[in-house]
Amino acid sequence: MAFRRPPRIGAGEERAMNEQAEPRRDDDVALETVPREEQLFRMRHSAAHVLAEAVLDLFPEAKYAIGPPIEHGFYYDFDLPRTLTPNDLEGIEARMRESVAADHPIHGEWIPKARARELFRDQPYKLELIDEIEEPTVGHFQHGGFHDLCRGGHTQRTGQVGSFKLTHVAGAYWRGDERRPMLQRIYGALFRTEPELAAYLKAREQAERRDHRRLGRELGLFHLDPISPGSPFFHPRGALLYNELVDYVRGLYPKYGYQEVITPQLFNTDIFRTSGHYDLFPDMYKMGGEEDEEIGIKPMNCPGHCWLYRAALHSYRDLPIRYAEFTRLHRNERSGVLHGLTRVRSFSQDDAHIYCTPEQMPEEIERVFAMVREIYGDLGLGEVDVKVATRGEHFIGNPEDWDVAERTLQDEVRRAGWDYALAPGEAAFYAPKVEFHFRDALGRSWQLGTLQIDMAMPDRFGLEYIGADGEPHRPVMMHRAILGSLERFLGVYVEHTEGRFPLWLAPVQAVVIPIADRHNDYAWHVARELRGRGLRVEVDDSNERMGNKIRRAQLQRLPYMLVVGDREAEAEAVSVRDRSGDDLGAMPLFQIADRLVDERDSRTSQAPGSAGDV
RNA sequence: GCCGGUGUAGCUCAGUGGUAGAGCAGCUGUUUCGUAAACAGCAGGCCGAGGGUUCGAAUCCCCCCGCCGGCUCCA
Repeated sequence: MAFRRPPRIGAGEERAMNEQAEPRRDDDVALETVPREEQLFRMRHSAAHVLAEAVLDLFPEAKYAIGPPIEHGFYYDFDLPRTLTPNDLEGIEARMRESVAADHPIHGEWIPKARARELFRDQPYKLELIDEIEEPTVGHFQHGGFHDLCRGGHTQRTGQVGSFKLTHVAGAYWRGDERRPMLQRIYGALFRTEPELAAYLKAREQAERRDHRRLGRELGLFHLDPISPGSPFFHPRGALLYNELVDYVRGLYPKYGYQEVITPQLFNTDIFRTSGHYDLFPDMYKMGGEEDEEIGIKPMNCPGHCWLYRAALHSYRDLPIRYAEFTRLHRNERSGVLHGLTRVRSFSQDDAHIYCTPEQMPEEIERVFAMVREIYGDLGLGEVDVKVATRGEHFIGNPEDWDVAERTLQDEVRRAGWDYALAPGEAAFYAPKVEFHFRDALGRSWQLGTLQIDMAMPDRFGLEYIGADGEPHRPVMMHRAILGSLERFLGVYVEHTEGRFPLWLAPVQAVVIPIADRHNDYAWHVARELRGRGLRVEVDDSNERMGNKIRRAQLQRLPYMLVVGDREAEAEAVSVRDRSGDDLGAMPLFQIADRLVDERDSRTSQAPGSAGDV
């Protein structure tokens, strides 16, 4: 596990560009003299200009908006007279290549805003950008017959942009604001050389084979069904994996001092009005109710936990109180945001709420972080992006409390030794939060764990504890989930492991493969022995050749294949093959049983070999 | 929710106005096999839903739903 700082330029993050407030004035330097990362930035940036040039050439009435370099290439947003089809991309790309072949010099200059307004008088989006620039001059770049409002950071000539391919077109709101016009965004991938571009495109294609939606079906874990969009059906193997994860986290609760609770699924919606969720998320699932009563399905556990806390009087001696809960939550997510297991309407979390005194805050945060390290470490998660999200426009509570919470959180993240990125304005409406993000097969980042320090909700619910002074005090409330949504975690984890789960999580830990059907009885004997040790073992006694049984087991990513024929039956042994394709040879039945039990209990993973894997 | 694409057998896909197809999976039979696909046969479909155009619609049009890629949102 490695905690890392998120990349500055991520997919679709033009904000990263805008944060580079300083105009650049070094565009006349030779490309070879700047660092590699900067070279790519410039190549992608110039390619975006070439793209805009091509589009304006083909659609003279087009309005162009903004077009930054991004992680694997670039994009540019346009307001066009008609919608683009994927076929249009070929024509645009061909026109781009003409500009590259012409090898136009790229010139940048700094001009007064008045002059810029004149130059862009027919370009409403550019005019809006000019108005927002505070300096008296703005950057103006041109090549061939094309010109753009631009901060700079370019190659010297259009012939230097590298190898690119337009990949897709998608809608995007102007300035990322859903109340403003929807523009057409053209995306391109760009790398320094053709082989690098080809490798990237191939890797993307291969990533599709790791897609959890595909593996989920192939491995018999879950499926999604139009009968209830965004609400996964977990099949027996998926449910086994799901429950193993829950049992694992549950097993850590005594060590970290949590008490598990179960609260209702349905509430009078008054509770969500008290918490403030109702105002912000009025689209939550609701049902009828008696008379003036309105019943809602819970979208989160915190209000229920506050209610639980309030049901008894608490002494400072009782704190911290740590309530954990795994029950199901439902959120009426907008249809367009649903995404496999990673964005669903029905899910459960390894959720908990901690009530403590203000003095206990740092220690509690450290305790949560220790648990985060233990769990992510045990699960062998790769790179983690840590973010600290601070107060935004809509918030409850008072700013002084927020400042304390934000400062404490950041101090503790630093103490934990993690690099983190600040996400200003991205806090929950009731608390600042630390977020732990992981990437899926296609590089999309998803938040799994989170820790939030909430000084507002205890106030709303009137929570108290009796202090040593005999007076009532307000506790601090911490919201935390480590795996986060178990559904989302599973989605990311399936892609991370490519379906090769460590033995302790594998729904089927070994399959016994009889060579001919005269070995079936012995195969079942082997399975009974191993099942007796608590192992999940199946027998493939189908009428297939051994080679095909092995193939099927490999496709299912089963950790161990235990082949039994005459020799093994004779010796009370099995021939062991693991899913990396290694033949571990014959070993006595008791020995493989011990080995599997050890591997399961130590939660180690097999070496991630993949010889001949699909 | 918005923009674009897309929806044919369990899965992957062919079929562009005239009798719905293939491979894999499934079932049955034969085969009894030593580390990634034995052979043969059979079965499987309101072509996403509804409406329209037409003598005739999987195919053309409208509308709805799901899914995919983005955008926005994410308690």
